Amino acid sequence: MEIHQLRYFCAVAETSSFSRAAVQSHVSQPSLSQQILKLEDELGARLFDRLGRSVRLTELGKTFLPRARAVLRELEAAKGDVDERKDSVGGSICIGVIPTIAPYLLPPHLTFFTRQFPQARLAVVEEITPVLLERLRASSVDIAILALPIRGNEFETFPFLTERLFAALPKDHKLARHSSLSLKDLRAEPFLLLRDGHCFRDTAIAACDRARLNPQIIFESGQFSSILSMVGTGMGVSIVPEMAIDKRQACRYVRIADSEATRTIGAVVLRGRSLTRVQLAFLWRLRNAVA
Amino acid sequence: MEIHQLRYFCAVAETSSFSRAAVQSHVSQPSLSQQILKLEDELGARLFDRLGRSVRLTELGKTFLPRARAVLRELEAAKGDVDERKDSVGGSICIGVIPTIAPYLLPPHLTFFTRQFPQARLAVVEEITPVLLERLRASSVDIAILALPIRGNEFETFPFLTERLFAALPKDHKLARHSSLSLKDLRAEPFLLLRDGHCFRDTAIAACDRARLNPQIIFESGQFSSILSMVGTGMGVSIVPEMAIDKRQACRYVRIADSEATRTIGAVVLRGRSLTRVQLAFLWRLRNAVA
DNA sequence: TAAAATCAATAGGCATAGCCTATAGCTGGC
DNA sequence: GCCAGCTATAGGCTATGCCTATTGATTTTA
Repeated sequence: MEIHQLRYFCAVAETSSFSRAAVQSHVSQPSLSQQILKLEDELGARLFDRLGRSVRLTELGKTFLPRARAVLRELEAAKGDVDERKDSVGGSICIGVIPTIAPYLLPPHLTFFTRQFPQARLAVVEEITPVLLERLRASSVDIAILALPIRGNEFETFPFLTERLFAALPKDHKLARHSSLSLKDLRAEPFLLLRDGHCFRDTAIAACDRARLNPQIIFESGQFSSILSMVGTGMGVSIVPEMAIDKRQACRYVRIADSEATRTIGAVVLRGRSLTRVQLAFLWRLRNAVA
Repeated sequence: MEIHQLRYFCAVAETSSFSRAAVQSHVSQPSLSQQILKLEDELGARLFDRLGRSVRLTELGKTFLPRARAVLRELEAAKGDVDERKDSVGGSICIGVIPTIAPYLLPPHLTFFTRQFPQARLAVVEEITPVLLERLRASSVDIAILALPIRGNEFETFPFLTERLFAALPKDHKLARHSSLSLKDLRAEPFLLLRDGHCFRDTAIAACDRARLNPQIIFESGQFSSILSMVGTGMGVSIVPEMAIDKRQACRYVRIADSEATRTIGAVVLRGRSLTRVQLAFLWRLRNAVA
């Protein structure tokens, strides 16, 4: 049983004529005849009485007509549903972001987004990188904002921001007034760093490694604000990305001049996933807002 | 959008794999792939995310799945409905019958029928021949039981009974004791006949014509019982078909020996109409009960 | 009453569309 | 880095739906 057969059937039922139904359906009368015959054949019963002058539904045809119409109605509904949703700016979107980015970069994007797409349901997940990657794989997060690079080519990355790293020093530190420094200058200092698991800890340590520096870590935390207030007390020094600089804290921030002392941030999506209109819009916003 | 595409789509959604869906649908994997692509093309949007190892529904696919299932469900319902009804012994049947047959021939058939097909809704219409023919044309009567022949080859006739005609005479009539008579013998008698419109009136008059007899009609009625009771009073004579013979009336019935003094009764249906199972059964019953 | 018209069914030819096998291209696991 | 598994593509084949022309039956018109 095929869709067009049902269409033809309904047309004949409406017009009480094969010829008129054929015109209405934009096919030749013999084609339509054949398809009706085929349909009747498959059902094993006549749907129409051919009475020479006119055509009339059989009892069975009368019961079949509403059912055929129901099928076509459902089909149109399905089509319409897709048409409506495929270009809609509705739907839900779940953004994943790591803790060392979330409080600094996200808020302006979020307010912009909720204003631009009020119909979309937005959710934000703040987790460390491996958790976010797993949630990308499971599609429970649509777009993740992470420090690049990441491993695994099942992901597609869109870098959109590279920022310098800064040393956070107590106000009275001897280097606090410099406009820049090298990590080597911090060789003797005790370090306060993010806890293990936070990717920026690895970024910082990697930068130290390149400077042949093996930092002595005396404090670990899950957030920069704790670390910076500790630094403010003179407990030691730390490394922070540019966006984490918080002038309210009693610290001085000095640019680290080492060549690769940077962090690149990008959006990450699961390779091959088709994104909704809203998700694409969010990606665009990220890339263009900074550039 | 075609039925098989929806089937394939559901199969892929269920199995999360084009290959498994192909096996389940008994087609090759490339064929299924093509059809899914075609469907997506027509809808103008992806339904699946191809993620290398596995396949997952897109947001749009998730909303499309229940709609596709609804279409297929409606389709199965339609098919099942037809299968159920096409061979069912239910449904309605409307029998038309002329007044000069109804009271004599129909009752036994009706009781048999209602016993045999208790689920069928039976209706009987008692009308004169032209009315019944019109109702056959309009399909408001399915089978008519009439005196044959009838004009118009839009009808199909099934003769099943030929009966002799009898003269109805007062008990003391001079011919009342004869075993047969010729219409010519009634030349002098006043006639009581059915009203104009009843076909048996024409049958009787035609028989008279053949006997070169021009009957003098002194009473007309719509039913034999009135005529026979009048005949019983000695008012005149009449002609009745064999089945109308009523021994309770004060008449004698003498077989009319004229060669064509008969009435043939048959079932009539609209040519080309498809009959339901019950209607066919009723036709069979008529033909076989008498033979 | 005969000719013309109408309508569905049939016949025959053609093009498309779906299916197949073989293979490419890619990913993930060993 | 090779192998296994999966989907997409290519090429060929067949079936099927569509077309035009025609038949056959019936109805309307002249």
